[in-house]
Amino acid sequence: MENTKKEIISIAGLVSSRFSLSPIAGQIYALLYLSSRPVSLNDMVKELRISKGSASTNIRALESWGAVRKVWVNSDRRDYYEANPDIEGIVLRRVKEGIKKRIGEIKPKVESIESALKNGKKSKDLKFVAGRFAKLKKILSFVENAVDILPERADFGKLSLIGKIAKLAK
Amino acid sequence: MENTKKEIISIAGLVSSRFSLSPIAGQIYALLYLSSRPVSLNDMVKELRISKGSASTNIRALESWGAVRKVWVNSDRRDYYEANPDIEGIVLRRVKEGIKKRIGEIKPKVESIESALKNGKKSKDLKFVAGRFAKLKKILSFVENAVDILPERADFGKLSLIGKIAKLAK
DNA sequence: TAATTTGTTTAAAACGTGTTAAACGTTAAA
DNA sequence: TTTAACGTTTAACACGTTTTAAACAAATTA
Repeated sequence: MENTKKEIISIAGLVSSRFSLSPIAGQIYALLYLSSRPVSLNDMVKELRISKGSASTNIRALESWGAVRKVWVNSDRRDYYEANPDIEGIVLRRVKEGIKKRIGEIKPKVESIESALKNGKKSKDLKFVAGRFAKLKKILSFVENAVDILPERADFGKLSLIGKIAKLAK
Repeated sequence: MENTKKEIISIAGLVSSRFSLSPIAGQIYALLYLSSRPVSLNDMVKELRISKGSASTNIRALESWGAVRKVWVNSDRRDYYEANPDIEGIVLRRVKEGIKKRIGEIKPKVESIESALKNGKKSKDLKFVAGRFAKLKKILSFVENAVDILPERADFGKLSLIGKIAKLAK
């Protein structure tokens, strides 16, 4: 493989590992992103020197995120994949989903705490806790709203992502 | 400790562990955030049932992020800490710093690739790589600009964070 | 039918990271 | 001076996650 390609792929592995993604997922995506033609599982194994199992696991994760898709080549029995080049969209969707999931986890707990604070006796300490807790709730609802308004796509070239967010401010 | 407080602290541990922070750091911060009076290291050990070493390590990490600060109580020899209640500011600063650090890591590599692509021979494959690489550079510079413009503080209640970002769009 | 190719699944290993327990130096108290 | 309290540091341990190697089922080819 060309050196330039290799280096970009290695950077992708580094970056993805820094953002709690497996490095191999990043490398595979980069390999496809930089290939003008579909890539088979065996190609990945050979080019990236990884195990078949890992290639299989990671490619299906990428597929589930909409980062790559399966394509059929000739009458070849093998699975070929190509990258979805819309990196912004992939990232935005993943971020939105991730935050929504976290919110879903903690919201019920927050609500049960809220009612406990309302119904419980109002000692001085608990009043302080209630005050601080009120701020936490504000942050939670801010994040909740912001995530809903975040677009599914964005054009980094035109900064339109930020334009969309701007509407929120009015 | 009160049950309500315990539950909030446990949620904080859960949340922080979900965002690549140690759960104990989140718990300690929550403990201080919910305490109207400064808290000593020993208090943390007792209330959260953690080791002294872990308390020490985590509290200093929190201190380095500006999330807590040391305060002197009476003539007590112990170190007492209190929370910086400005959660938005803490998060924003940490996010900005983190992204800047990543950018610093990869930017030199990206630049060396850029010149390699410019000077190298222009095979058909490399032209494709160059085209895709151009988009990567756009994303990089977008993130770079966005991070610089991100405010150090924000008021989640008023959505002014988003207002600030809005200026970028013009 | 037998042999090969393909992708998935599983258990084991490898790895990084966080936590603990214990040892340590320093400072204050007795 | 001796003892106790305090915070830091370090080595060992525990934990979750990722990767691998091997076993596997399904499909194709000979």
